[in-house]
Amino acid sequence: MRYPDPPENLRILEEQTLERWRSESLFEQTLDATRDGAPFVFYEGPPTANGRPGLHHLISRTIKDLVCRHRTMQGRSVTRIAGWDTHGLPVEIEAERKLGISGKPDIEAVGIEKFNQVCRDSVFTYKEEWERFSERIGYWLDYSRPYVTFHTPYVESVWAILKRLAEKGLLYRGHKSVPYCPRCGTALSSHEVAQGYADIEDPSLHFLCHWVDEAGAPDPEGRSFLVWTTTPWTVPSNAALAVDPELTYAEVPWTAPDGTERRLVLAEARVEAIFGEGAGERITRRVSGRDLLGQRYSRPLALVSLDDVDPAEMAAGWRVVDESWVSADDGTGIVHMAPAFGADDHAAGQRHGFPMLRPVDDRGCFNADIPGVGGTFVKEADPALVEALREAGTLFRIESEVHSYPHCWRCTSPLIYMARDSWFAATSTVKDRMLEHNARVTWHPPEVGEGRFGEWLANNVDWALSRDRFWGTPLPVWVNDTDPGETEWIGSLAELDARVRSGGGSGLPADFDPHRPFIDDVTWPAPSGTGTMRRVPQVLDVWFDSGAMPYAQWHWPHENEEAFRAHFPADFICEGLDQTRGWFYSLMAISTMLDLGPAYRNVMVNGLILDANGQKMSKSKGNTVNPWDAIEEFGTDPLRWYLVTASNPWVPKRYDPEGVREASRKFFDTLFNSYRFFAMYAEVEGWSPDADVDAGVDAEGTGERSVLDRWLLSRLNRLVAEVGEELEAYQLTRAYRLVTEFLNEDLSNWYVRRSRARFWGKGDPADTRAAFRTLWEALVTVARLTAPVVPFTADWLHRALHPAGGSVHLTSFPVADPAQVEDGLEEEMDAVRALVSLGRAAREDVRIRVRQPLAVLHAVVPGRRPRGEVLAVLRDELNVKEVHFLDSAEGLVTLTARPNFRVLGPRFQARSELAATALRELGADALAAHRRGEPVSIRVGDDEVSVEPGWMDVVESAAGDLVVKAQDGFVAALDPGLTEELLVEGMARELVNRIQRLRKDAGLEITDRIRLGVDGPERVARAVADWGDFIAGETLAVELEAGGAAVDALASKLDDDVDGDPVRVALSRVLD
RNA sequence: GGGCCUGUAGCUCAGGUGGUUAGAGCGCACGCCUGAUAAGCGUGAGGUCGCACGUUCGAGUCGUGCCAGGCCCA
Repeated sequence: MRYPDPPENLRILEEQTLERWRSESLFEQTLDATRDGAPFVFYEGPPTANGRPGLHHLISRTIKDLVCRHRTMQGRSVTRIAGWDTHGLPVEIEAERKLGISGKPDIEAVGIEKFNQVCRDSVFTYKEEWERFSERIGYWLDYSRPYVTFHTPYVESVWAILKRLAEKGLLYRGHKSVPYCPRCGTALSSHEVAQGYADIEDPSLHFLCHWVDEAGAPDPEGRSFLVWTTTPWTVPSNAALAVDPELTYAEVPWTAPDGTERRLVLAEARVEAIFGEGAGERITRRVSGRDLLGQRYSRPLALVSLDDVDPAEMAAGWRVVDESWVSADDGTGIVHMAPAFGADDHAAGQRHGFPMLRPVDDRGCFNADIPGVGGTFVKEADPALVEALREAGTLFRIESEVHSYPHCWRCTSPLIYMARDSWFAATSTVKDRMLEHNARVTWHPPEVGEGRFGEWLANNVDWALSRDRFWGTPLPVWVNDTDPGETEWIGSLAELDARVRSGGGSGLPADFDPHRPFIDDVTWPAPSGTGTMRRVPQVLDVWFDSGAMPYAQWHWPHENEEAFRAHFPADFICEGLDQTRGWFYSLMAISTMLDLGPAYRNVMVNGLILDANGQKMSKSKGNTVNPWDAIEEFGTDPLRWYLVTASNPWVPKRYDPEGVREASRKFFDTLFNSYRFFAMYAEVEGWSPDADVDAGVDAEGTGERSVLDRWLLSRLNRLVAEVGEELEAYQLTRAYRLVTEFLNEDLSNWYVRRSRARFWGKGDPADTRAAFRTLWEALVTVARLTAPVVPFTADWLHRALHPAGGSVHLTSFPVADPAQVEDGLEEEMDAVRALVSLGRAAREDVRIRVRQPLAVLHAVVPGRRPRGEVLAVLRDELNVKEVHFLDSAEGLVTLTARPNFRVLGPRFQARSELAATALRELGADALAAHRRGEPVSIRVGDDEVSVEPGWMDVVESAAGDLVVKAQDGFVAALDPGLTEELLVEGMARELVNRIQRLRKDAGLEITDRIRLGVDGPERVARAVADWGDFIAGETLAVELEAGGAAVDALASKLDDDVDGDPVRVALSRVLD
């Protein structure tokens, strides 16, 4: 049988493999093969189809693919339906760019119909690139029936879910504070805001809020809260103050410009920062923040009418409350709250029921009826407001400071935070159930679930569902235009059609598009008799779209009840850390509100990709890596392998091309080298799996396997068991690091190297067969173990090793055979490897190379002694004639006590060090006696105590003539004595070495026969005389002659020096 | 400004429940092997465990504060 050569590089290998997968429809085959398996449900978090794939997609897709392939190989029926996230602002921005327009008024001028058509067309701009990318990185996903969030059935599912939530009373209309661009007249989303932070000089205003009692009468002590803000324009809307109950607050006397004596209340920690150094001495009273809670005060500026404020809000407002985010790091430790504007303020306002004063219109100007500032843009009203504060006697100080502030990325005007009409889902009412559901989810790593996500849930505020935008799922709620209290939620197109017909309309066309603007024209007479039901103008937050995918991908609840139930919840999802408040949350919130439990069981979080210097990749820094370039350079598998094994998925990953190269060398080069080694000799010896494996010959049929074979199979089965456990626990990095270790250390470094001679068939044919069979099994198993992570390489290797075995992806994931694990044998081999390492170090110490045979190695092993067969490996590797085992190294070494604090600590507590010292001071006799199990005692303080086993380890160090190396209880003591006999044998080996070098220099083939001449001093002559057959055999010499004349007669010559002896060798090729 | 993560050798990373002598690979130096050879193997040097306090008989590990990088949210 002919074993194929690996392609020149992995890129070529992958391209050929892809071609094969395509022609075989391999992915479909794996789906068919597992159709009846136990389901394993995976949810694909939809990428936005109008952004291009980036390097960070490679990591999450590698992990997703790895897990899904692993489950498939276990026979599970894995659902992995592709999806596209197609709505939302990124799409709209792209459309604006295409149309050459910017901003909401422009869009309205173009017309929503045309605008949304451009959005729809642009959605799939990059769809093909995404599909090509997925295929090229080996990401197997079912693209045959993807879910698409703008498709009508998807929209219908979302509507049905919203309607259910509305029926449960979970949806309501309210206000939300949003970043708002007054020039463009539109709210901005958080990622738009993030683009526009810039330093700006803003006022830094300190003002007073005077204490009053419950009836509103002034405080007899003249106390005032000192409050700080950078947005003077929100002061007229002040509705409450917040403090931290854990802080200490101080009263400081202060004389107002008009001569009034006041006592200002602020955080003690801020007194010196505001009143100057030494001001602490002026403090007249200290109170805890807790004592301030509930205190009333009068409005700092009474510009806004309170006529519309209801009595409950009047009672709740203008009081001091507890907010956890108050700090004494800046400001005064007392925070001004204007619920109509700040986001925290707004949330606090909701909790406490504060009045919401919003005297600002959509253009960002004060309402006309506000004295002094009516019609003024809020950012330009500061001087007038400061003057008003001065007149009201509530101004303390006005300065300015530079800080980072968000601006509109389109028009660069500063944004303002402002409460807007919005529709909400009352998620805070199901907070406890979300927390309970979250506790049932297994997070990888756990701290994201407990910490970041858990904290976020614990501080849950209602979900603002609506957006004042155009391209999104229209909010399916119709409101009576004469009575906002009359609303109807619609759950499907059929229902909408029926609603229109029953109102006397003509119904919807068959191909009705549920998007704006068409949906906006659907109205019907209000059931109450007066007014018309009209849809609200908003569209839905796109996160709701994606969080609805478990249902909408099946068009549930309209159909596919069974399929939906079978695919809920997900066994596994995996996305970036940034999805904590995105998709992870929207999935959880929706399933909880629907009373369906958590939507997923296992979450794998992956960290961001940074550049090689640990900096975030961003277009502006110019350090982004185009994934196509990386694939072109390395191929997919090395990238996948690197990303999985470099570090755990959830830690931020530095993308270092050097690291990819290193991973390649370590794993792929070793793997292919091992394969080439196998293939080369298997071809020569004519070993192939069809005569052996395929013929059903079991392992025993290949002859009694040698200890090396059994050892490798033991290691292999242990590896299989461990990798299996790690993968079950989603410890992908650990799992595949284990494979690297096995491949490098056990298979390549030890098994192949130590077994080499067995493969060139000089010995027992049965043993050679067993060696091939063992190596073949190990390589095939490695291919199967790594198929999930490096699908191309593993498949190529599997087919190369076993043409009849087919694709690795149709095979079962390996399962360990515990019967093949031999603990004792592994322990013996470990001992040999430890002794080899020590022996080599000993040789290095006395500068005796391994070619030079030595007589004897004295050895001590702490555990079981290697059996004869295993020992042969040791003799061969270290080139010693004999190995003598000793019970202990006494006589070879000196004994030293190493106290074991783990045992001493609990026993002696504070006297541990005394006990340790006493142990260290024990003499060699006492230590030897202790080793033999005889009683030994030490003094600890005033007590005489008997030393118990485990209190210390007894370790050896070198002494005497032998070269001794010891570690972890293993001792190798090498006798460096060289007899003439040993030196002659060493010379023979040196000669072989020189002759081989000469053969190579002379350009001979490894199979060429030679005529050989050797000349040198006496030891050379003796080597030729005693070891002639050995030398000739090793160098394929048909004639070997010693002496100067013999050398002179031959064509290729080499003069060299062996430990001071001049040596000449010469050879010429013998022609057949 | 708040929450969370990360910081261990030149580089990339390991280091359950605290145990005194912190490991691996790469790189580097030196050497070995020469029938896996544009391969393979070994030995060695290299570390204030980000910094500082604290808890403890004992801290890379626990606590507090700070510094640097990152993410999310303001």
